[in-house]
Amino acid sequence: MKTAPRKTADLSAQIAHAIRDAIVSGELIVDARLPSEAELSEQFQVSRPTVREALKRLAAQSLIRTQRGATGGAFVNRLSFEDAYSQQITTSTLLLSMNAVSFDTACEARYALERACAPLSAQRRTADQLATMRAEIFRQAQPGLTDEAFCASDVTFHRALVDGADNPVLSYQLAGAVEAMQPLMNMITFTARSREEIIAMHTRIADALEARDADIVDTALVDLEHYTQQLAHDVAERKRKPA
Amino acid sequence: MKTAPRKTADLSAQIAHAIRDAIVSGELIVDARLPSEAELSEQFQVSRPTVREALKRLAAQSLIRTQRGATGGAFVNRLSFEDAYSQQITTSTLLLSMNAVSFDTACEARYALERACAPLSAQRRTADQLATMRAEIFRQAQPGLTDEAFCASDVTFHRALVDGADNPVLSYQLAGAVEAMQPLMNMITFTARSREEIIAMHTRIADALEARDADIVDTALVDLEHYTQQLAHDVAERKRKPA
DNA sequence: GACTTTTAAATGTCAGACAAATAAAAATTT
DNA sequence: AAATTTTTATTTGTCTGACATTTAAAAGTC
Repeated sequence: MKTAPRKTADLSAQIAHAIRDAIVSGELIVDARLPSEAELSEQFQVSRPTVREALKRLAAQSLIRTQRGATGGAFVNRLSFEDAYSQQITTSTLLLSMNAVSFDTACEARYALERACAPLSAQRRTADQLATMRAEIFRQAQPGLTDEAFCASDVTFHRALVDGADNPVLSYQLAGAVEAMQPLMNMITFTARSREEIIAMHTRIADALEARDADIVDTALVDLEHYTQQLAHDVAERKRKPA
Repeated sequence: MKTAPRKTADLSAQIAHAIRDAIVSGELIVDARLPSEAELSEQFQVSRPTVREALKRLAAQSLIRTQRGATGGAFVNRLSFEDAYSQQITTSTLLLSMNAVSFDTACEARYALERACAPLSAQRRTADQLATMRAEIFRQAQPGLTDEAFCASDVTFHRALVDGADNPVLSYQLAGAVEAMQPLMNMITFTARSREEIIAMHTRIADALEARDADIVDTALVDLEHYTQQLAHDVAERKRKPA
């Protein structure tokens, strides 16, 4: 943990960076206890509030956790896949909402990623995951289902597909992308889409996964992508000429 | 921006959450100025240091930026793709180093993702991107190249492939994954690998992209994955029986 | 009108204090 | 001696008040 300063940034940012480097480099390992705030302020020659601002920055990234009391302090946090998920979902969601990403672009990315894990999922999906997908398809067919619940079920369905690849790294990367983009898509295609058609494609996917046929899963995902794109275009068209 | 408290977390965490919600929900739009720290401490009925800790949390996630001076303050930040990249790289790197992810798993995920954008890249790669890849291949063939420089060149090469898909969302998702995993892979396969073989496969990929032949790109990536996996197993084997 | 100076507002930083939680040590009781 | 209770020390959480620094606008000057 060096005291090397960096450009003319906030002291708290510099200190946060120094500690982050120490964590990334392995100088501070998981569950290691950082020096107390008083000691850190001594080491870095800054006041305690400044040290605290630095620690809050790290806490916001789930890099450390803090505990009060006699044996308390700040500890290097083991970054869990779940923490990483939720961070990625927040980041992706904001990225999409703030940067005027076209629907086509987002949709293309989402299905490209999902198709990447389809072959693995066809090989490895468990009976449980298949059952989850079937259950969600059943739920989607219920007449009284609200649009929100249909969307949530859609996310769960695709999440099960992704998890079927049995690769936590892939799940982490994809679930974030899918969950961030699904609401965006649902928002746009809410009004126009036909639940029957979507359910039919979901069923094709589930059937193909059951048969462990990667090609059919891929084809069905391509069809689903095209259908979604078509919907978006129809909606845009309708807005232009509302009559 | 509500004052609704949440469980028994830090006040600064609660406040950060409240402001984050306001940003995500669109209540605070990009470039909107937050109330001053004094006003926020009035609104939330806490002291200024507590407000500041909350703001630092948000700053750590690139959700806000601050400016000093008369017309200064905290402003909602437009989350750029670059910001999102660097955050994802940090997160992914730590996730891998802290969770004992097997080499096979990381490798599989990395190539699955890269293969997802290969077809798009074959369609859309620009002459520039192709030139970048050729240049990196040339660099990789230089005899005096250090291992570190070879790795960096490798990352640049694959980054160009990913960018060839011309989809910023895909680039964001994949570049993060590739950059986070590449060092891990290089670390393991440093000693054993043959630069000639890797260069040969890179050349195949570049040739196929030039010819816009997605299938050959895919095959070459599969081969590269298998080669990398084989290397890792050889290295592990050698460690077990060092004689 | 152009330039300089002043001023006000905002963040950045500091110092010192107290509250609250927590575990270990000490004291007390059984 | 063992169990329980009390005390104590340590550490984070929070507050108050102050000063430094930066910055743009307002005021003043030529």
